[in-house]
Amino acid sequence: MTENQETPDRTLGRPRATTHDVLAEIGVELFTRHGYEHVSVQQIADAAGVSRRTFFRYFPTKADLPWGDFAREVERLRGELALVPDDIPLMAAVRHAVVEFNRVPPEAVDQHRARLGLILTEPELIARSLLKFRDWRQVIAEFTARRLNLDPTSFFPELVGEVALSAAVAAYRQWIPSLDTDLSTFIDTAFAAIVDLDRLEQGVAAQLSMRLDTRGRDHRRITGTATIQEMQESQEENADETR
Amino acid sequence: MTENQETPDRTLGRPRATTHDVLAEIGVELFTRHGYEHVSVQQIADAAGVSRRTFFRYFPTKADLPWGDFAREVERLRGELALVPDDIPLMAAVRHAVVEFNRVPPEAVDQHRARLGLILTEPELIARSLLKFRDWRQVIAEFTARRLNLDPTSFFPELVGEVALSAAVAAYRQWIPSLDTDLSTFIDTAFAAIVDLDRLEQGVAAQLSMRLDTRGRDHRRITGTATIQEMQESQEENADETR
DNA sequence: AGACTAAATGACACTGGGTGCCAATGCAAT
DNA sequence: ATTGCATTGGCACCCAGTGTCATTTAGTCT
Repeated sequence: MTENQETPDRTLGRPRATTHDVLAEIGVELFTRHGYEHVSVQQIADAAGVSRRTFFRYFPTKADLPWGDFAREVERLRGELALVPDDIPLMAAVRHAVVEFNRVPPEAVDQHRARLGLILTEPELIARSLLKFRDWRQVIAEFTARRLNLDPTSFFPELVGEVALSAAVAAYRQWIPSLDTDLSTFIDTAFAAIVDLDRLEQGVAAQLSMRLDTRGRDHRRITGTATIQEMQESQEENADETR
Repeated sequence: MTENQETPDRTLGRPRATTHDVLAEIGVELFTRHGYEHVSVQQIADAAGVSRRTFFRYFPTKADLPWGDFAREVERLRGELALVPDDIPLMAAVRHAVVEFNRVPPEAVDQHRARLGLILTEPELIARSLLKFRDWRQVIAEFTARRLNLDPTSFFPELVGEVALSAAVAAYRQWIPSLDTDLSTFIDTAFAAIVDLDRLEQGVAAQLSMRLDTRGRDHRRITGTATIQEMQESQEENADETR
C-alpha cells in the first residue's frame, strides 16, 4: 500500500539513479517557481539526471509529486483514530484524530506549506487531490461505521468522512498563506465551527478571530484550542474590519 | 459565463454540424457503456459525424461532457439563494436553497442520475469535479459572506461552502444507486444530519432509514422531509441489519 | 445568376503526459 | 572473467489538447 521502500536490500542489480524524495523536491521547487503546467516531466527528469521514462517508474503521475507517500499518511490517520478511547464521542474522536494527524514538526512546516499550497492552488493538482483525499475520507468513514456498527458505504459514515475532509481543507486554505506555524489549531477550530454551525449562524462573526488578510499576510495567532465561546467573545472588536 | 448560446442569430456563415447536447449525449452514452477512459474523443467525434478538432470547439475537455451547462447551474444556485428571505437563519437558508437547486424534473431524472453517476464514479471525472464544484462552493461562500458581512475568502464562508458541498455530494452518492426519484429529499436529510452532527453521534443509528443496499438496489423511500427525530425513531427496526 | 461575406469545419502539425517493450548498464556474487 | 539481476534509457506509440490555415456552406448583395 505505502510507497515502495527506498532501501529493501540494495545489493543486487543496477543501483538506483534517484529517489522519490529527490524527484519530489525538484518537482515542488520547479512547480513553485514556474507554475505546475509550465514545468514538463522532461525538465524534472533532466534536473534529477534521469530519463523521462525513469521518472514514471518513481511516480505514476506528474501530479503525484507534491503528495509524498500519502498512502502512509492515510495509514497514520487510521492509527490516530485507533488510538482514541472508545468512550470519546464520535465527532470528538474524529476531531481529535484529525487534529493530531495534522501536527507538523517545526522543521517540516515550510515544506508542508509549500506542498499544500501547490495542491490547493494549481488547478491540475486541485483536481487530483480529490482522488488522494478519497482514501483519507474512507478511513474516517470506516472508523465511523465501526463505531456505529454500520456499513462504511452507507450514508452517515460517508457524510462524516466528507465533513471531516471539509474541515481539514478549509483549515488548510486559511493556514497556507498565514505565517502561523501551528496547523493543528486551524483544524481544531474548523471542527469546532462545524459542530456548532447552527449556533454560529445567527449574525455571529465568530470566525473573525481566525480571519486573515491574505494579501497582507497578517494573521492573528490563536493560542491553544479555540472554543466557540472564545471565538464569539472576540466578535465585537473585529466586527467592523470587513470590507 | 454560461455556455455559448446554441442559436444566437444563425443566419450567416456555414451552419453548425452538431450541438453541445448531441455531443454530450453521445459521450455520456459511450462512457456509461465502455467506461470513460476506454472512449476516445475521436470515437465521440466520429459518432457525431464531426472532426476531432470540432469536438474541442464545443467542449474544452473530454471531462466536460457530463456537466452540461454547469455555469448556468451555478447561476441557478445563486438565484435560489437570492430568493430566500433574509430572516431565515444562514444554515437554514443554505439548506433550503440547495434543496431547491436539486429538484430534478421527473423526465430528467434518468439522465441526471447517469451523469452524476459518471461524475462520482470515474476517477478522471471525480478529479475534474472538484474544479467544477469550486464555483458552486464559492456561490455559497459569497452568500454566507454577504449575510455575515465578511470577506468571501475568509474562514467561515469558505467552511460553509465546503460543508454544503459535502452534504450535497454525500447525498448524491446515496441517491445515484437508489431507485428513488426524489433527490432533494436526500439533500435535505444530509443537511439535517450535518446540523445535528454532535447530537447524532452518540450511538444513534439514525441514518439507517436512509441507508440502502447498493448491490441489491433496495432503497427505502423517505416520505417528505425527514427530520432527525424521524430518523432516530426508525433506529431500532434497522439496528441489526448491518453486515 | 454570380460574386461576396462570414461562421464554422476539417486537416495538419505539434506539445506533453503516460505506457509497453526491449536492449543496455552497473554492481555483486561466484 | 563471467554470470545474475534490478534498474535504467531509448524508442515507438496512444491520447488529450492547441495553433494555424485552407476549405466548406450557407445567406446576402448586386
